[in-house]
Amino acid sequence: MVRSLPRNAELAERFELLADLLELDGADAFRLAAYRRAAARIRESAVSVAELALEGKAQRLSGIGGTIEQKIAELARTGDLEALAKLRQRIPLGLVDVMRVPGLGPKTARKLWKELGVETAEQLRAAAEQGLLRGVPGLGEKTEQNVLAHFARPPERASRDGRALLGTVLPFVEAVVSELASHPAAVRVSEAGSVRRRTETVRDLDVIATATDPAALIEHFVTRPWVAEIVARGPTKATVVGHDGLRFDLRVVPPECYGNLLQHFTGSKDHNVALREEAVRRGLSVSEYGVEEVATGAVTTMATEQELYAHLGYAWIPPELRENAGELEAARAGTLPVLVERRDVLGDLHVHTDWSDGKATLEQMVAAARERGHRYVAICDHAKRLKDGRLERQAEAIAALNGRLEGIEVLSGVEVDIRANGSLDLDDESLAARDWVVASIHSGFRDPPAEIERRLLAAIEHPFVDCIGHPTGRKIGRRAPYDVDLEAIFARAGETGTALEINGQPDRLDLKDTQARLAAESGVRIVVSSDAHSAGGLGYLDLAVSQARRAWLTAAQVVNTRPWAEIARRAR
DNA sequence: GCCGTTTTCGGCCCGACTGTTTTCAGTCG
Repeated sequence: MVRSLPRNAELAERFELLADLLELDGADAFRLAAYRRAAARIRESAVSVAELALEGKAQRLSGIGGTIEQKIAELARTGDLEALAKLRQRIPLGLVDVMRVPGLGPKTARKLWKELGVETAEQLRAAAEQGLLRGVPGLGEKTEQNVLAHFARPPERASRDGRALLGTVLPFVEAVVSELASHPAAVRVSEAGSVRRRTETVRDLDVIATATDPAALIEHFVTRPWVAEIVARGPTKATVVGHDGLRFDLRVVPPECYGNLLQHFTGSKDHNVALREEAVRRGLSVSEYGVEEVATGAVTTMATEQELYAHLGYAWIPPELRENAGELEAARAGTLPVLVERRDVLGDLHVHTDWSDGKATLEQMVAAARERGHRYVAICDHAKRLKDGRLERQAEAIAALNGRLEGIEVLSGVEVDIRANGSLDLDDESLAARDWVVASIHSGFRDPPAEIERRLLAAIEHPFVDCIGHPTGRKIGRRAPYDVDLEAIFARAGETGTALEINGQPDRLDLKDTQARLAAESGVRIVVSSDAHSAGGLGYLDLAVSQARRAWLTAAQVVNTRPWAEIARRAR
């Protein structure tokens, strides 16, 4: 029997656990940082890293060297790591949970284990309740109260491992930014952090500001009615948690270093570390307060990010690219792509109406699309809901609407299911009559990956299919992507000209950034879609565009930056 | 453990805040 290879997420988890246990064991900090870097690289890779390692090619990924490549191969062959097994014998696994309690860390967890015999989170709770924590050297009453408060929190808050969907938190961030900006002490206020980079999920919501009176602005921030808890508070920085569990960081500095602060607080951490290491090699020390020439001690501050990047020898890097995934090298060489922008996108090629499972009528959806400036919109209701002549009647309704409307072209599209045998749930004649055909998998998610791969390839080969909808089927945090060979799928889609979708639904964002980047590099045409089921849902096109930008895509690589007439010629 | 237009050895970003300390370690991002 063939053992299936461990998936990237599984590999990453093993290395994260290895790093955690090494940290509890008191290992060299740089060594475990290396494991964590490697885990992050593995997690974000669009191709199977286990396969790469078995072929001896995993070292192509930066952060993975010979040792870790061998360990990946060991995991792929045996399903476990000898190093991990040895550590598990020495260090109680439950200490990892103890270490994760906010305010505690590896050093404290180890101390509690040695001093009190605490090996699990439950034992930690019991020790705190018995008042034992304050007796441990270096700990006090405050720490004990923090631990008790952590366990006393409502379970949903305590178990919320923190990551919220980008699409659901963006409106809150925008509201907080405008709330702060209206305070008299505020000079400039901006979103920052992972929200500004548009990562698919975010843990903390970062806001930065310059202010005439920083203390006043921070006071205003921590006393907002939506603030449930003040986690930290100092003269330039505060952290609060809202009643909905969202965690906000605000940081304030003088206006002259706004560029330094915005860059620092936008991250990512990996991007900043790489940028600073490179700066150190050039005799410069970079922090949020400026760039210091180490030899002279002279500090230069920048009011804008553009000045900062220029000072360090880079072109300005769009926030969506700041993941240390080649952007610094490209920015130094002047080869950064000109990323697609929302205004380049001329229409939406995947929306639903109440002809199937949408909430709005055809007329409402089209009016809303025109309102957003779309020049065309493809109505792609589910074929299975358009039986018995309804598909034809909808086509007539669309034709009638086109006759009355100015400024937007309504396309008669359809979303068909790719069935278990690879066939579509609509006949060829009906498919040929539609302007735009999206084919998607909506069933059989637990079928063997090879089956799903065959279904996807069959749809890609189909002459009347224009685009594959949500190609990997993932639901963020709820359903893993199909374990299929994406490289093979991208290769075939590139050959047939079948487009692949970046679906903008907040819990899908499918393809994801690294996959879309790889697809486009393979010559695949990408469509950005809202998959809207309501008028408001049309806004998810923005999320799809953000994802496309994170995938390094230019306007030329995105199908729906072109006029419909041009797409239609190519599609048929 | 990784990595290299100063290095295959000796480095590895930088600062803020908290709690427990009378000068700092641990944690966090």
